[in-house]
Parts: sequence; C-alpha cells; structure tokens
Amino acid sequence: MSAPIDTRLKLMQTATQLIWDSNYDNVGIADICKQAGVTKGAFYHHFSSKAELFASACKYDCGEMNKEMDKVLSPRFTALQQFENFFAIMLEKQYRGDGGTQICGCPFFTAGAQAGCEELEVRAASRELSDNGVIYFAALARNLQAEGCLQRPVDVEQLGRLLHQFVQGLMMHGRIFQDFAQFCLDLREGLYQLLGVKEEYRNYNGCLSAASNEPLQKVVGK
Amino acid sequence: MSAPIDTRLKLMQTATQLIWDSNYDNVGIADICKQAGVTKGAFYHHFSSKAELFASACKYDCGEMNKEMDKVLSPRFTALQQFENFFAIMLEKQYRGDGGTQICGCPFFTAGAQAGCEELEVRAASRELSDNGVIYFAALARNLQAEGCLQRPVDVEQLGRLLHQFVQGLMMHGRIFQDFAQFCLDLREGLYQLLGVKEEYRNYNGCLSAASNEPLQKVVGK
DNA sequence: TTGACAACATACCTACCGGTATGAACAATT
DNA sequence: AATTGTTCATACCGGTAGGTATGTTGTCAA
Repeated sequence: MSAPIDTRLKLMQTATQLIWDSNYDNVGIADICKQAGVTKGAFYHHFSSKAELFASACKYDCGEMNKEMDKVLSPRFTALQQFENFFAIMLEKQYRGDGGTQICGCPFFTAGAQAGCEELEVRAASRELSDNGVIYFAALARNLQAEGCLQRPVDVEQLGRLLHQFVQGLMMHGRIFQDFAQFCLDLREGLYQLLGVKEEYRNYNGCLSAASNEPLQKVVGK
Repeated sequence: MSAPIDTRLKLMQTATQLIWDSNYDNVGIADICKQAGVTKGAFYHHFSSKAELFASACKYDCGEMNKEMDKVLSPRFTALQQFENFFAIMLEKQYRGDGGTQICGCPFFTAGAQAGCEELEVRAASRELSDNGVIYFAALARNLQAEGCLQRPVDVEQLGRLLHQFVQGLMMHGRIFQDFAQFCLDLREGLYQLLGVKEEYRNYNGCLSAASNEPLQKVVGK
C-alpha cells in the first residue's frame, strides 16, 4: 500500500492533465481513476466529490504556478527581463511538441467561467486562481513602471486585471484556432499595448525563434 | 400546425437564451424543448444532433449580432461615436437587471474554447463567430485610425484580434466575479490601451452612469 | 379518393456518470 | 492477540441525457 499523499497527489495531477486536454465536464471520475491507476474507492476516500477534487487540483496547480512565477519575477532580473521571462513561460506552457492540441488555455479559469451557477465551489476556485494571477501581472506592471519603461503612469492593480483578462482571452482564442505563431505575435503585441511599453523598449527579436519549432530559450534560471 | 420555420427558429432562439444563461453542457435537449414548447420529435425533425443545433444557433446569433454591429458602425457616426456605441452595446448585452447572473460572456465562444477535440462542429462554429467578431473590431480600429484618434499606426487586422481576445477574456473574468461596475471600467480602459487612443480623445464621462443601475444611454439609432 | 410526405407527438432505450455500500488488507496501538 | 482506524478495491445504484422507433395528424398532388 502506497503512501496516501502519493495517491492524492497523483489524482490531482492526473485530473489537471486530463482537464487541460479536455474540459471539466468532459472528464469523468472514471477516466481520472483509470489514468491514475487507482479505483473509485481510493478516489472517494480522498475527495468527497468531483468539485472538491477540482478545487484541490486548482489550488495545487496554483501553488506550482506560484513557484515558477516567483522565479520569473525574481529581483535578480530587470523589469524587461522579467517581461521576457513571463513571455517565455507562457509560450512554454501552451506549447506541445507532440502534434496534438497545442494551445489549450487554462482549464481552471475556463471551467469557472463556464460552470453553472450551482457549482459554486468550482467558480470560487477559479476566482482564487484569477486573483492570484492578477497579483503577478500587477507586479510586472509595477516593476516596468518603476524602471521607466512605460509611457504613462498606470493603475497597476487595474492593469494587472486587464493583462490577465487579455491573456485568458488570447489563450481561448488560441485554443480555437491553434495557430502558435500567431499566438506568439498576439501575446507580445497585446502585452506591449496594454502595458503601454515605450517604443524603445519593445523587442521583437525573441519572437521569431519562439514562433518556430525550436525549443524556447529560457532566460529563467540562467 | 405552425409553419416549420417558426419551430426551427424558436428552437434556436430558446437554445441561445438558455445557453447564455448557463452553458452548452448544462443545457439539455429536454430543457430546450420544454422551454420552446415543443417535443423531442419536433427537435429531431429539425436537427440531427445537439451539436448541429448549437452550430445553427451560433450562426443565427452571429447574424443577429451583425445587424446590430452594422448599426453601431454606421458611417453616420464619427469613429469616437462608434467607439461609444460599441461600448454601450456591450454593456447592454451583459447587463441583466433581474438580479440573476449578469455578466455571462459569449457562450458560443466559450463553448468552442472548452469543447473537447471530438466536438469539431462546435469548435468550427465558434471559430466562424470569432472571425466575424474580429472583422468588426478591426473596422473600429481602422476608423479610429483614419480620424487620427490613435497614437501610432497600427496593424488593424491584428489589433482586431487583440481586441476580440481581450473582450472575451474580460467577459469570462466578469462572469466569474460578477462586478458590473468594474467590468465597465476595465472594458473602457482595456480598449483604450489596446487601441492606443490619444489622451485627448479618452472620455470617461459615460462610464459612471453606465456603471450605475441606470438604463444605458444608447447613442445607437438616435 | 388516395397515396405520399412533411411535421410533429409519445414512449422508450441505452450508455454513462456521479456517487454509495460494503468489505478486504494492512498498520499502529493497547 | 485483539482492536481500531487508515487505505483502498469491487460491485452496484439511480438518475439523466442524447438519441431512436413508431405512430399520428394535417396537407398537397395526382
């Protein structure tokens, strides 16, 4: 008998993966169990319902994301480097080399946005996730502003929201159209415009390589 | 016996309404039939499947939207008036005074973005809808640019996409948080920033009234 | 008048899916 | 050694939702 933590973790990770590839409604508990190599008994020992699993998986994914984001926004980097890190990590997240669905967006966000009114647990989870994401976007905006990269003074809190909203919309659009090169171009341009980055600080060099099938050059963790 | 067109139309309209209030997966055929006052026999006489109904309803809704958008972007208006029309019509679409769910986003887009890979019909429909929406956003950008309201020359086609992506993301965010006043503020600010509207053309007067519970002042069709 | 066909209505089928009931295997405790 | 609680495995249940099979009613053409 394996450690209970392992099983619980395995279920959350498997659920996350399956929901990323499909969506909340489409992924059944049986699917998750089968993929994770456990049975329903184990599932309902660890989670009281599908919604609770979703919320837990969302929190877990949020925690993982935070780790990466903390690296991305480390004070070791200049604000512009942070921007590039941000950019790179997003492309990395959405790119799959296996030829299947590439751009799939954030399933926790979309599930919350589409969940019926009755599934409050699901909506609450994606609300928490959004709040968390907005914080990082706002931090990026604040740093860029502090280093004088922006054209005008901004309300970083609102701007954080706008960036988050745009990126979510962009990913959904990307999921529908599956054009990775366009996704890259739109992401960069949209962020620049929303942030109001000064012309001289806009850099489109990295974009072409990212749009190709080459592995992404990561500034993070150098 | 009523005309067949009526029944078909009724089904599409009812489905559209129900899906706007909830989502594609949550709305059953039985629900749609009951609400429309017909039976399953009638339904499957007109549509071969739920997905086909969805696609048809999407096309229908798209056509209705086009009518409104053509009014909004009528050459009778200046570009800035067109912007305000755009703004007003979006708020109107997302606002429900009945106290229920207010901001619900565009269900056709979200359904397509969340649809599993197998439901190609659904995804194709929302792709078409998106292309259609982008055209109008691009037209608005082009008109604003032509009248010298923008800070810099822009690629209107890409900008149309960016605006569409942002608005979709904003609506989903709004659906999760249900803060109408914030929705208004974010919508205006996001559009201004993405478009790069010159400072002197930015007008925040109409926003406060729109954020209140007053009926929206429509410029359209004056 | 009578076939043919459109436009439904009713009843039913089946597969699935979230959730439950029950019990086995194992570990730690007393 | 007996007890208790954790961690699962197996079998099953009840509702639901998409879809079907078949009958019925009205219309129109020949």
